[in-house]
Amino acid sequence: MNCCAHEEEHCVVARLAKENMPAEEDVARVAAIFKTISEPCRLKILFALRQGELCVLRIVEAVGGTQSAVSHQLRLLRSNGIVKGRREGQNILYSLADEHVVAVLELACAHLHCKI
Amino acid sequence: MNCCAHEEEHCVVARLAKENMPAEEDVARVAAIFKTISEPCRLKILFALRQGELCVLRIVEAVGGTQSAVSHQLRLLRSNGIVKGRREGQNILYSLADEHVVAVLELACAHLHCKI
DNA sequence: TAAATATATGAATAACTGTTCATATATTAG
DNA sequence: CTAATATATGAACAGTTATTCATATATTTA
Repeated sequence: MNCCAHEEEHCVVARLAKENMPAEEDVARVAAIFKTISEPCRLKILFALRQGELCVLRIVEAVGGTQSAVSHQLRLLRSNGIVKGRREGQNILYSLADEHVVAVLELACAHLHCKI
Repeated sequence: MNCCAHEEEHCVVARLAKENMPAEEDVARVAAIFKTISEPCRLKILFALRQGELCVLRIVEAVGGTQSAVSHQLRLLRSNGIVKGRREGQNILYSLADEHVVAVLELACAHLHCKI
């Protein structure tokens, strides 16, 4: 009949899993965050911005690739609220949107047992 | 000549960004982690497993979708070290690989100002 | 051993994503 | 105003990925 008929605890866990499943919309928002920070080029941008504000050309120097590619990635990072930018003269200075960004990176590194 | 000739601090940041850029391989590993947890179906699996160990059919009930699709996603989660599974009779009981997983989810939610 | 249950997987297709190229916009300098 | 510099963006192509369908494997029960 069911896969844990004799395992009371599993049934409780299964019930809780269903009851506490976040709304589809919230799942999508969280997924979008992780998707945004899951591409190597975008991750490198975040690692660069750990050091502070940088204009686009400096970011290009730090992460490699073309100006166009980096600019496309910056747009994604910005529209997903991971980084923010402010204009200063000819430059747009980018920085991390909030302290959670670095914290998430550090947790991922801890999970991988790598020091970054 | 360069975009921040008169902004000493930006030059320092730019230098640090280059010096402290993680190795390509480490960036790829971190990216793989985030990519793995960036799909709605896989995220739902993680939210379900917050409650404890669950067999595949229970996970399917909690997250929706077909058994096949969930099984494919579980394989990705497992091969990327996000969840682990142990056989108990006919069932494979899945659970989160370590405490970092929940911590990362909670940070993402904090970033989004949503309580999950 | 045969049937039932639980889980996994290969192949194929459809959808998505990153990069490139060309070009556009915005700001400053001359 | 014109040229130079910095940044952004649309379109197209190539590569990747999630889902479905059919089927395979593993375990337990009869």
